[in-house]
Amino acid sequence: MTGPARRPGRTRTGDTEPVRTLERGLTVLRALGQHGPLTLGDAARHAGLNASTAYRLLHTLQAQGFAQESAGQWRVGVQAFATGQAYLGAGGLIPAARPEMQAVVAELGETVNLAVLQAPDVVYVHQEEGRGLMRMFTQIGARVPLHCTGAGKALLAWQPAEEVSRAVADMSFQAFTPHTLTTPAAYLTELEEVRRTGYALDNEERELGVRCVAVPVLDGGGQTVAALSLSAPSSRLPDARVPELAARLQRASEGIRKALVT
Amino acid sequence: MTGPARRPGRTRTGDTEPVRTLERGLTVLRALGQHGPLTLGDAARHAGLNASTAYRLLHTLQAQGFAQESAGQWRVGVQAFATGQAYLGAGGLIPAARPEMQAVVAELGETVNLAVLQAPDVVYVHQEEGRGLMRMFTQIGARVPLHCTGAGKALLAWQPAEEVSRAVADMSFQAFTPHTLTTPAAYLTELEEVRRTGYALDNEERELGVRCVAVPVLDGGGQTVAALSLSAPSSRLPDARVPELAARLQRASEGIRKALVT
DNA sequence: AAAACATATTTCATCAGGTGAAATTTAGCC
DNA sequence: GGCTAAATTTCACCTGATGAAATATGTTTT
Repeated sequence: MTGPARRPGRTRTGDTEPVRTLERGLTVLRALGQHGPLTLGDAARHAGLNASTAYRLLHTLQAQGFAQESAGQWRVGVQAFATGQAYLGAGGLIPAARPEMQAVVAELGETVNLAVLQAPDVVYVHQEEGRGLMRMFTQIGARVPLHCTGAGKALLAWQPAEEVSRAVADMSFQAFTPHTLTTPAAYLTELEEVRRTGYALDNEERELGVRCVAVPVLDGGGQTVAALSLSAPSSRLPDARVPELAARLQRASEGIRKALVT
Repeated sequence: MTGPARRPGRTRTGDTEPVRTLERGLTVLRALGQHGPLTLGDAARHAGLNASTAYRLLHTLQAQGFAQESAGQWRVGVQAFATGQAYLGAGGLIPAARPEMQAVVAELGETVNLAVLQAPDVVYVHQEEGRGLMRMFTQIGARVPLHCTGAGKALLAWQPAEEVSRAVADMSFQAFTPHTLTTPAAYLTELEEVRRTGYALDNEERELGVRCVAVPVLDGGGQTVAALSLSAPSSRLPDARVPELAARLQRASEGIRKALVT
């Protein structure tokens, strides 16, 4: 009378036509998330929709709490936040990654972060703190520019070329330190290097004195779904140690991939 | 050539017919968020939809990363998380709450937290640290069980009975200290007390020597969207002071509600 | 203060495309 | 190997989403 059947039916097809109306509504919601508060007109523009259509979609999103409006400015709503938090729960990426991350921290003692790609930013979704006293400089949920983080490079390096150019076009290349890469050309060259070596570096590009090594995390289909990064004061992360640390992260990444497939 | 026009057109109507397809898609997404991983059939049931319709909506959500599927189980996807995070940015709950929280800290000197409800846990989304040296025991983004926190009680107390029983069913009632409530019955009785007094307590139920007072934060529609809690060593938080502190938090909560509506 | 403008909102005729019932396929179970 | 439960696909119907245009409203300019 217990254990009901699991996953009958056809296993994989995926060639069903998407529902256009929902597709468009989600695009509007994403636009709100990515490009901050927007007027109706701007939201329509970003989503590539008729203003009339955007109007109806936004009001529908609002009715469910996924969007909210005040003084003509539209934003992501509470419901979107609350629903999105469920991503952190059981069965997702985080539970798969946590044990691997803890193992790395136990072994190396440095802080390890898990990040996912989001438009022109990186979003940190989990962190295991190292034993060092280094003040945590990334908060869970924080959005950080793609161009100045190891995780950002690792996330982008194996994306299709089209994705990469779109992302690069959106990037600010703001200089945080003298080491920050500030041109698309420099960044693209760096991505090639990342593909060649299999890992990415942040060489004090975001914060002076802090270096970071990062590797991609793949899912069963070989898609990059996240990046694992290890951060430490430059003194504890000399060039000589990088390959060894990267290798350790790659092992963890592989472990996560297996846990994800399950 | 600067300052573009703001908020022309009609100001308030809101009587546009919602877009049914989007409405349904969002309902499915919410169902995934609230009731953990679901099979297609269960998702359809929760959303009150034909299985065929739910199938198409889920696959559309998946194509955009708002939902993900593995082994026949559907969950909230990365895109939903990342988009939802935008809520924490400008104009959302946190900016509305921050000044009120800072005012309370300035006045009382104790650490104040802002938390939202998530399944059988509480998620802390913002913190203003008090002047005391007390080691911070909650991290932003941390998930803490619902049964042993003031914030958890405040968040749940005014939810619909159905929500409450579902949450209680999911709770572990793990004992952290001798004071932790460890039975559903004790917890439900406590919730009644919370509704009666208007505030919730954590009487060393999570950590010995730490007490906490919490109140709900409502949005314009009277829905509980968050909880404000004040934590301090028991020595600084005797019973006699509780009503006064709760009243101060309620004032802050009211201020946040107004800032949210704007 | 009137005119010109920009943006939001509403209306409406059209028909694309969403819908659910039913048929089909698939996987687990006896 | 048939049986059952769940997922997936098909398809004819017709709802309901759509965009152009009209209207309302606030902002800037003259």
